[in-house]
Amino acid sequence: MVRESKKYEELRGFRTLFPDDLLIYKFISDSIEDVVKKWGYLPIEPPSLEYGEVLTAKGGLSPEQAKELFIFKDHDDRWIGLRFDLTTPIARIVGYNYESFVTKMPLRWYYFSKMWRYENDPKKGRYREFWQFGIELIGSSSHLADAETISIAIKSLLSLGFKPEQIKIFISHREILWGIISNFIEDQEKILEIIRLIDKKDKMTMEEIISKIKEIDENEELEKILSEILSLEPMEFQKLYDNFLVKIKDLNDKTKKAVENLNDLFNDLNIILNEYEMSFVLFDMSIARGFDYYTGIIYEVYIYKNNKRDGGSILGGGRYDRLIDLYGGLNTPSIGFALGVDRCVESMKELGIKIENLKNRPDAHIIVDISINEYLKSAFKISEILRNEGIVCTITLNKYSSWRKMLKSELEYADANKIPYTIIIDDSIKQGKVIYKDMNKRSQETIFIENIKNIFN
RNA sequence: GCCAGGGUGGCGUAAUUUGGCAAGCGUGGGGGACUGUGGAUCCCCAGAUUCGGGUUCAAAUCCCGGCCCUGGCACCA
Repeated sequence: MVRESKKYEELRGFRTLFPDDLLIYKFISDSIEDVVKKWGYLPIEPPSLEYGEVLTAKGGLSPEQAKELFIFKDHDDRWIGLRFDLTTPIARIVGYNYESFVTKMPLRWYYFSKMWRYENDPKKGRYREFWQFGIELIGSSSHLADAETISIAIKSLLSLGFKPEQIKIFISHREILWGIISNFIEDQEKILEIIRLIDKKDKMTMEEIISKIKEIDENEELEKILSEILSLEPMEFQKLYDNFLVKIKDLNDKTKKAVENLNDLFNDLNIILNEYEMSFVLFDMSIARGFDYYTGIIYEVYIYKNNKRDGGSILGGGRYDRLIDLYGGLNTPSIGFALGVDRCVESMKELGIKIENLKNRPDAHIIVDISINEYLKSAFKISEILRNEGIVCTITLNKYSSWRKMLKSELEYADANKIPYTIIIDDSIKQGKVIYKDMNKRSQETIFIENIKNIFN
């Protein structure tokens, strides 16, 4: 075989999903779709490309995140970019057509789509082109809306086959940390820096973090509170409330409102979720999340293997009450989450979660000498009988110089594609019979055509 | 972006330590034999040192750089 010597690679961070991969993606999307549909969510697919300003100026991106945009000039010299999430385009769409949606709110939408980010170091579970399944609940500020999305997130993951002990959802509130720190510091940049440091508590020791915080701002009282926050493990709400929230809730209006909000959410979750689902829920003050558009409740899901955290978060969400306003909507508080499907697939493989009914091959292959018209006619008749029964089958396409070659080649085809049964059409078709072959047992028998469908049940 | 380790036919690998025969093997591919119970077996064929430069009589092997991959850090949506 002579080939061009140059090989054309795929773009860094991009990859091909082959049938076996894509069937898993399809399973994930079907399973979660089943869940969200029952809650009244409807599908949406915004365009892949947006004007640059939609993504940069208003997308709630920090400067570092803006660097990770796929953005370029088109033939008309306009800046356009690939979407990095769907919350932003959806917010734009709602803002743009605001009047037409008002009476329908709250909108319940879901999506399963590709996103693009120019990751500087793509690797496993982190691609430049990746898939998300997400929902958006647009136009409600109710804590019940928060609880609804969290409930759906849990049910979605369960529907994929994750076991309860493998799922943990960590809930926090943007305004609590912000409220506390803003009591001591006014500079917004500094507050953000400190929040990012707190988010690192898994990776740095408390001393390191505190000393870095001191570099930003020296304040004994703040330091005391922050050390306390850093020593808080993720825990049940009541415990967090008694140990910590009760102490800081009256610091200022912001923290007070946030604590009340979190309390309401907890009560809702207690009502919506059963005891078993409630056991996945923990409250963790150090969850920060990157997007600047988040405003209130935020949450992340991590997968656990043998009680140890396995990789980064696979699902994240939160409230973005002011994002749609930026695109022309009025006061449209909303919340949503997105599941990183690629990471989800990695986790499922890692945990050995098997997908039942994952069908990646036909049930039967009909082998026939296509140069004999009456054989071919019979083959198609049989294929139609099988397909009407929901049995997936393929038929010989090629002409062979001999019967032996045909059998060799066609049986190899069935073998290579793991097709479990073959049906061979030969002279006995004149008696209304065909050869039915079990490829695994390597056994065969001659049966009447009418009996074929019974064999497949 | 930083550090470490890698990259040999389509795929999986041997040879790299110690530079030196024609880069070996398996699988997959093409062709053929066995001439209608066959997916077996046998024979033949094609096919690779990631790319660019350097050292050397000689480079898959040593050196430098690019690209890509895998870990770890950083960043993370």
